[in-house]
Amino acid sequence: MTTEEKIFEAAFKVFQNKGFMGARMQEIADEAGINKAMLHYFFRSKEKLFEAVFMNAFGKLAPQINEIFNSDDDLFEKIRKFTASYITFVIEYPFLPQFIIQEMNNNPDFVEKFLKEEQRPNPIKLVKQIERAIELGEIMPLSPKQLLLDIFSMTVFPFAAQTLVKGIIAISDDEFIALMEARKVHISTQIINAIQKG
Amino acid sequence: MTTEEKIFEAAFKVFQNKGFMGARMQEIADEAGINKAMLHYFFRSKEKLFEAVFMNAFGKLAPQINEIFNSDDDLFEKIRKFTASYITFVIEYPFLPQFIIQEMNNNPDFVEKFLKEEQRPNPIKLVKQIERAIELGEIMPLSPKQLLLDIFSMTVFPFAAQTLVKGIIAISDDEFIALMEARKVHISTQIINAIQKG
DNA sequence: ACCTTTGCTAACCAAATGGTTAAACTTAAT
DNA sequence: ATTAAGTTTAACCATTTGGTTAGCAAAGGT
Repeated sequence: MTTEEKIFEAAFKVFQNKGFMGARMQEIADEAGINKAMLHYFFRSKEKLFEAVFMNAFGKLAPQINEIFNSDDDLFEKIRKFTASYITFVIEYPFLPQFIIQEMNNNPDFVEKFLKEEQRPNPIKLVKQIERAIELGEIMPLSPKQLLLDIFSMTVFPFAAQTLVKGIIAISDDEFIALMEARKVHISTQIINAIQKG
Repeated sequence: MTTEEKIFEAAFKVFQNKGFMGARMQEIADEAGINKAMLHYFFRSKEKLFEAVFMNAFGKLAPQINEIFNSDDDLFEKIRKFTASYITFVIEYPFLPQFIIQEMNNNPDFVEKFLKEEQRPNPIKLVKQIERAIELGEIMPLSPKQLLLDIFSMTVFPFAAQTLVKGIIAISDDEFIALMEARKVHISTQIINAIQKG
């Protein structure tokens, strides 16, 4: 593994745990087992290093989401696939959602920067699909945006608010993962039950 | 308004915007329009000041939640009341959820500190109520914890991930509030549709 | 009038932090 | 073997940061 990769991985870890403000360049260097000056040698500044890490993190999630948004599956199938595959993915990177959400909240200007990108998750196809399903009478009439929010909320929230959730419903890390595994089918079942006609 | 109150409000504002790590004592002092030494005069340290602010923030939310958890209402009524009153409350303090979630995630040890408190939201009564409703055949069989998570997710997530949500579904602050207003009844409708039998 | 307490300020301090520099080491091409 | 480029280190720097101190001013009790 090259020094640059070591730095990147260390930075990923530290930024995820402490956030941009909480992260210390020295800690990243220690974590990578190299001299602090190397951080600046490979990535000019803390901002630049963070940007690299953040973009990479977001770049992992975005295609996951986009693939579902834009697939040709039937609406129900899409919902089933999305919740399942998203949770599978996030169980591997449990801190990605809270990391992304936190940094976006702390730096709203930063948001625009990558919302212009090609990779940017764009739900318009899914929204149209929902509208069509309503017209066809396949599902109850509702606001597509609300439905989108429902799906995202149920899927992402438990990871974003991990510590709070574990604390309030009083479960261990292992129990949390088990709960999330079960959630893969629970969420789509709930949502489809709610919107399905008849 | 006393100096202490001025400090507290300024701290509340700054901590909420920047988080514990991002907040600067000088900025709090400036915001309060007083000398930095006064912060330490009234609240020994940054940690203590933060703790005061955080506990106050959490203390605002907890009773809201607990009241619903422990009321004697029927399950469906409880769900309706909770989503509506929680959203009403949070629209007034839109940054409270993300603040609490962020600081808990960044400082998991801190969690235990107040999860011992009397005020601590405790869902066991509601969980039993859900179990009973299942036994009575009023709702479909499901895991009470999942249902709890569903309710919380749908209610809290849009506020916790505010910046991301506004960015992805491309809406303004005003539209966001309107969407949340509509959500007061949307959420309970969806959930009740999903779990109700027949 | 005198003293004690409380609120407040300006100046100061030590530690931490992001960043730089100059020199040394490594590698591979000439 | 020499050179040139890239890599790595230790020491250093300027600034920021949380926190302290000594002294002033006002208020209130005696």
